[in-house]
Amino acid sequence: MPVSSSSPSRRQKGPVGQPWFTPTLLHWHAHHNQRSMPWKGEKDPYKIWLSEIILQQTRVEQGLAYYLRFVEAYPTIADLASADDEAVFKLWEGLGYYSRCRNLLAAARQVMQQFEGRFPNNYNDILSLKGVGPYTAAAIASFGFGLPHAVVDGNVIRVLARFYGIDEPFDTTTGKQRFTQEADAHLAQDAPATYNQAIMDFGATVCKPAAPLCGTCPMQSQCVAFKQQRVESLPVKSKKLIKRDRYFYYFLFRVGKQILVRQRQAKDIWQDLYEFPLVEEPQPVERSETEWLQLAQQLAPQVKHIAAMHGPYRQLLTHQTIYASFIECPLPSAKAVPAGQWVNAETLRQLAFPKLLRDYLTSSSAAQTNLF
DNA sequence: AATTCGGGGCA
DNA sequence: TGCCCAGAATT
Repeated sequence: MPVSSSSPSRRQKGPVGQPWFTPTLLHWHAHHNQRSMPWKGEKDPYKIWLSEIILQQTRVEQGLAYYLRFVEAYPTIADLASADDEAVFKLWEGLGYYSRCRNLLAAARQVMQQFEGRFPNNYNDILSLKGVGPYTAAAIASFGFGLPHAVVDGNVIRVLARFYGIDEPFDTTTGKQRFTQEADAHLAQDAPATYNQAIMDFGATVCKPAAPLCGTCPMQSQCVAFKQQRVESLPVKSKKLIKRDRYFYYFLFRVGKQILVRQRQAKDIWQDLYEFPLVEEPQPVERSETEWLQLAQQLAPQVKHIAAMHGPYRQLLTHQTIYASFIECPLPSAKAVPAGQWVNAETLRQLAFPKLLRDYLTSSSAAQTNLF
């Protein structure tokens, strides 16, 4: 390597944008982009907003069905704003990151009150909506109103990092600034929506995280990462994920056809969703059936026997692995039980549960013991 | 500035 | 398994 060659970290300071990037990307978009999605070309800012919230940290294939169900259930933002929280959470059930759902409702009501039912049409007002950050505001502003704001999402970061060989971590304050600056520098000012759509589709279908299509990539000739064989190692993330294990023991108290449920309120996973009376242990616990019965009786003294036990079932989350076991306890009456509400099977179906619990409820294990 | 918020798909 | 996904809010 020549002495005059600068180190990778020193090479990249200001924007390194070159005029070749955007035209080539737009050409690919116009002639080779095959990606189709129901909200493409959508002009209703409500539907654009809805699709963007659903797609935060969520693959298009996973969010698609949810988007279609939401649009059908709530065709306008007024419909969504006046909906029952419970019904909206039920529609969101299984999608994850449930604060998005809570913020969705808050933002809909914000638009009805603060903006008199008209979706805000400028970047700062859009950004002021609950659950709307820099990415989503730029997406709505450009797709909905043709405003010149460049989106910066995982696709954009990957495309820029590889094309310019940017090895600065993107998950830091300066890293985010760097990629935002780079994205802004490449925005097609006269066609912001087209440009944003192009770079995201390109990142999703060509410049993919794993097994990118470099062999047929129209950007290959100018791509620094390809030239230096660093495609697989870019972009760079600085922080590593720390996971922990949690052990949940759920007690299903049943009186006839009624089951005791409660809503999670703590600032923890699954906030606002429903569950059952829960005992969490710092470590997995081996108990005899007698010991399980004694524990159940501490919660509900009337319990006489354990009808069934299932699990542990495992649920992988980003920062946690949940191991959940279920202890089914028939009761003679609803006296002296933990706080919560008694619901029948029909009501149970209308409540939003974490996927782990919903899977258990719909599994044969639950049905076998006449939970329904 | 660091952490936390789900669930699924892929190599 | 580890990483990523049309990120944002909280601490």
